[in-house]
Amino acid sequence: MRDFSRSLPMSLLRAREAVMRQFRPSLREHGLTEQQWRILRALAAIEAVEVTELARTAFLLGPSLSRILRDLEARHLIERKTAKADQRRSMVSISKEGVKLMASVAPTSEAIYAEITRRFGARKLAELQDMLGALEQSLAELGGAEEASSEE
Amino acid sequence: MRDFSRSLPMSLLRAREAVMRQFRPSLREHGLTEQQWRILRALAAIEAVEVTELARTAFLLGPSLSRILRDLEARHLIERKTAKADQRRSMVSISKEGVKLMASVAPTSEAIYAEITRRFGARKLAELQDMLGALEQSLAELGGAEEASSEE
DNA sequence: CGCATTCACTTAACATGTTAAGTATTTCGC
DNA sequence: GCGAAATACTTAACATGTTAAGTGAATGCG
Repeated sequence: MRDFSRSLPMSLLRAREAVMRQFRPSLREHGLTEQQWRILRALAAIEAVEVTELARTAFLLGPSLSRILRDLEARHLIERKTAKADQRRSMVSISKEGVKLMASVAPTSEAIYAEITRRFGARKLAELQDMLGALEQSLAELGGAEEASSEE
Repeated sequence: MRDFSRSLPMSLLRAREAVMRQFRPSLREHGLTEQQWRILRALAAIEAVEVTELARTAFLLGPSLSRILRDLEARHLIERKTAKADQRRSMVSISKEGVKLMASVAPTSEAIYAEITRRFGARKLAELQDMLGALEQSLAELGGAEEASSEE
């Protein structure tokens, strides 16, 4: 069996960790986790979204998102109101406080990202992103844990 | 601020998830999590290791490893004995049962890896791994959350 | 209409990630 | 040798990942 420390999953894990190590301290200073930050960023780009759509955008599973939204709402960083047309749906948006918090974190975050880009090289970075996207595409068709399939 | 869904951390996260999605169902059938599997694989390559070294190899934080080792030991998949020279250290090794379990999982796991390689292309895969390693290197010097530094 | 099915979440339960604190052992300096 | 500091874990506490089950609201269909 191949040396697992050289396997693709490990390479991806280590690379991502190397990147996130740079951001976490700054986020932490502002009382945010990586996932909470992802949600705020996703919300900043739009007026309001449904929870399910937000889960897709922020790449979080429903249960994680449910918990985090509960906490972010308690901290008044986001707002929620149920859709009138469909009482099941809930529309989420970032609050003024949330926007303010983002503004205070963004500069450092941008600087870190710029430094990473500078170190690794902008061209190589773009290339890497392309390959990662291609990898994702390659496996998208393959699925992995679908439902509504023809199996069984 | 740049569209965060195209940021490096998100690209890495999505790519890794796309890969792990392929493996998880098979591991699950054998009652193993991704992390438990990593530990068994790391142990399979050697006689015995200290916990700290294992944490480095399997890329797990100490507390996670502590818990998982406790559980794997209870399931008799690993064995532990304190080093005679240094009572603080504990030497971990895989058990016969552990080896047997690995043997039952490995074929499927190998097949999945082969399929991923086939889909994405062996050459591209090697190239991607190189880039991921390079990225890691770029950021290694930068650190991120070190101690014993000259800051403060 | 009536009711089974689907849908959009939320809760629950257990495993891991992450940081801080705790414990026992060893090493170092004097 | 002895006490402070370092080392190798382990525990604790809280946040998220992951799967399964639960809840209330909408839909589809006979």
